[in-house]
Amino acid sequence: MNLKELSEILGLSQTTVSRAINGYPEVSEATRRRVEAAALEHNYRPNSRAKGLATGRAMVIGHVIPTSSQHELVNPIFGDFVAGAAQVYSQHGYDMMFTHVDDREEESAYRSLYKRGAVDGVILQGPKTRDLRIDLLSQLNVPFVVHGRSSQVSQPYSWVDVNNKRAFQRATEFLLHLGHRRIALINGLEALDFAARRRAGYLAALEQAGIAPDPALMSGSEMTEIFGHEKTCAMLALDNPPTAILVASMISALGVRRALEERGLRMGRDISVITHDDELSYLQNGADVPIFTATRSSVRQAGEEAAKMLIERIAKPDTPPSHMLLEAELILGQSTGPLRQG
Amino acid sequence: MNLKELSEILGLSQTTVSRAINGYPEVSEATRRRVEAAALEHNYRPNSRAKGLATGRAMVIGHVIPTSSQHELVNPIFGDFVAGAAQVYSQHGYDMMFTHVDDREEESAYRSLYKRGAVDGVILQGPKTRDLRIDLLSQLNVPFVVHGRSSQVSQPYSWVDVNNKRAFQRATEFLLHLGHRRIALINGLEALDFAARRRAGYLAALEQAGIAPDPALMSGSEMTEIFGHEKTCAMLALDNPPTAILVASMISALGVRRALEERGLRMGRDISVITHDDELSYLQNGADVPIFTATRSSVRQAGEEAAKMLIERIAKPDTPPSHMLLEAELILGQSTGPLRQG
DNA sequence: ATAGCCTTTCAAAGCGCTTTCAAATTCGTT
DNA sequence: AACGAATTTGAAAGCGCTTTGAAAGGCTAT
Repeated sequence: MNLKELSEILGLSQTTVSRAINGYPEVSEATRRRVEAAALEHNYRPNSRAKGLATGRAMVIGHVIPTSSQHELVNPIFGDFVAGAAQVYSQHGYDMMFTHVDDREEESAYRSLYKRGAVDGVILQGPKTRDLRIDLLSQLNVPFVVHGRSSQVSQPYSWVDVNNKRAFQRATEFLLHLGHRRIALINGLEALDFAARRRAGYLAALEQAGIAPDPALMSGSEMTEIFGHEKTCAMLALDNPPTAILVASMISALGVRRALEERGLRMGRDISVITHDDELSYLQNGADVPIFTATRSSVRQAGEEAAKMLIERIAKPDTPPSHMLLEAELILGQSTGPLRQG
Repeated sequence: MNLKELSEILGLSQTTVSRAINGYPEVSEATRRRVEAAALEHNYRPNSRAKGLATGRAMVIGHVIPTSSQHELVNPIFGDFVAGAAQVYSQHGYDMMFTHVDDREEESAYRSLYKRGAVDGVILQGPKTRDLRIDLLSQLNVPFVVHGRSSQVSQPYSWVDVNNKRAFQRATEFLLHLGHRRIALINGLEALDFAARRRAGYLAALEQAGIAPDPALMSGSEMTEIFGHEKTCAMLALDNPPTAILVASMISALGVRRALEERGLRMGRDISVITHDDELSYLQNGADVPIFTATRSSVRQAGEEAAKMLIERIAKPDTPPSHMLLEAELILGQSTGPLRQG
């Protein structure tokens, strides 16, 4: 059932039927109702490709998933972000498209995705500290919004980010107030901008307190449970182990907790832990009282905001870039406590 | 840059250029090279909507995410499944599209997605024991593959599934061999087929051993960490607590472990735990020696297989449905041990 | 040179929609 | 009754591609 057939059935022109369906004003109420009834009855759905070809809009938003960051697609944080975005998209009639590409071909993928008209805009995930994709997308003139920022990119672009630096600075300061001096950082991949900023916050707090950072207490990698476990084990085996640990994700924090428990250390008493909590829907930080003291910021909300911003940009491509900096809360849980003397 | 412009630049007809680009044989090698060079130089990408309109194929696979199963999109298991599928899609030139819909409109969404030509095929996720979507899709004549099965649907359809029943039956038998008699089941949502099958396996093993199932030891819900924790707490508070627990997911198992550790119980010694392990990439079951004894099956692989099967179906829509039943391994970890005499 | 056969190229129709511009109809006024 | 304005409908072009059916060009064999 296509437009032609439907209009023949109704004894109307394609023009009128098209208008009636798309809510144009120059159609009489009577015909509109007639058309709508017939469309429903015959289960007519306009072909989106034909529509897209005629209008020049795909009504699809693209997300590109590079293969190399193996865990990206699979990353639970990504999942919640996308869930938030998806909800906004569907409210505005957009679909969401994923393209999975080898990262050597990533540039080509972005170029292709937009130029071939498959999408109207793009969300850029997991920016590095100096992310070339941003230059590429601006140059291609694709409407896009970055989830996060890229510190070393100077030209303006739209982004939604959490104040990662301040969050980790505050968390570190809090641990310092509790008397801790040996504070470890188990970070995300520090090639990624958010991790670099968290590190900067951590370092800033240490410096302010006049404490020299110890490389043995700092590490960053893909945020898996295993990594949190491994690093904690390694650090606890040091001659001068940390008395507090700052962790970049709930997932890694689970590994940290496992390592601590294996050694009979109790969080909050024997050692303090603060984690970043993205408010993942299936991995909440406890029920009533939070398990972990945490810097908290909903990644799902970030997804919603980024989606809104992108849709706005698509509608008005020539507005100057917009930004949204979300502050993370520092919430008190059971995993922190004053430094125990010796 | 479109086909018309490119062909004018080359002084060729659109026909010839199109053929050269798409690798048709009736083009001389010389012109083909010339066309390819020009396409590259001018960065030409055929418009996919126009192409789709002309060929009738979208080169897109659809996944529908109902909103009600709030965690579905966000579900880490879903993420790994999709990662596997995405990889296969991209190898075959397909993109992947997600539609996020309220589940009251799910029927309409499927209908729409295919009829309006947005996708060439669909993957059905998380089937219920009696899933109406399967009837709908067959009736619409959409190529589709189900991840999992729907026990109460009798008509044939294509699926990729894990032998959930056997996996949980074996796991239960193993616990019985170790001497356990009070075995708890912390399951997924039992309206979903995979969870129902796991329960069936569990029950079959108990029955064979002549043990009457105890409703107080059985529960199913969304597989979150919190749920695993809550249920374990509740069950341990019983007059006659379980000595072994069977868990449907690593995520819930983490909650189980947390509950046990809070009470000072050690897995493998004081209480036995077996979990299902989907081999999530960022949540592995330990490094060398598995933490949990587990029924293991890669959900990522399932995604790959389902994608292959679907692409096959799209190519040959009239072949009879195919099936793939993956067996889960029972791997021995540190979380199980013989029943301790009370 | 010519016929016949490949090989290579092209013009034009068609995919299903939107949208411009023109035409037909209706209505309120005089 | 007639006119202009406002409302409602329609014919046809166009979006960028593929593909059919025809034509042109290049061979070989006579």
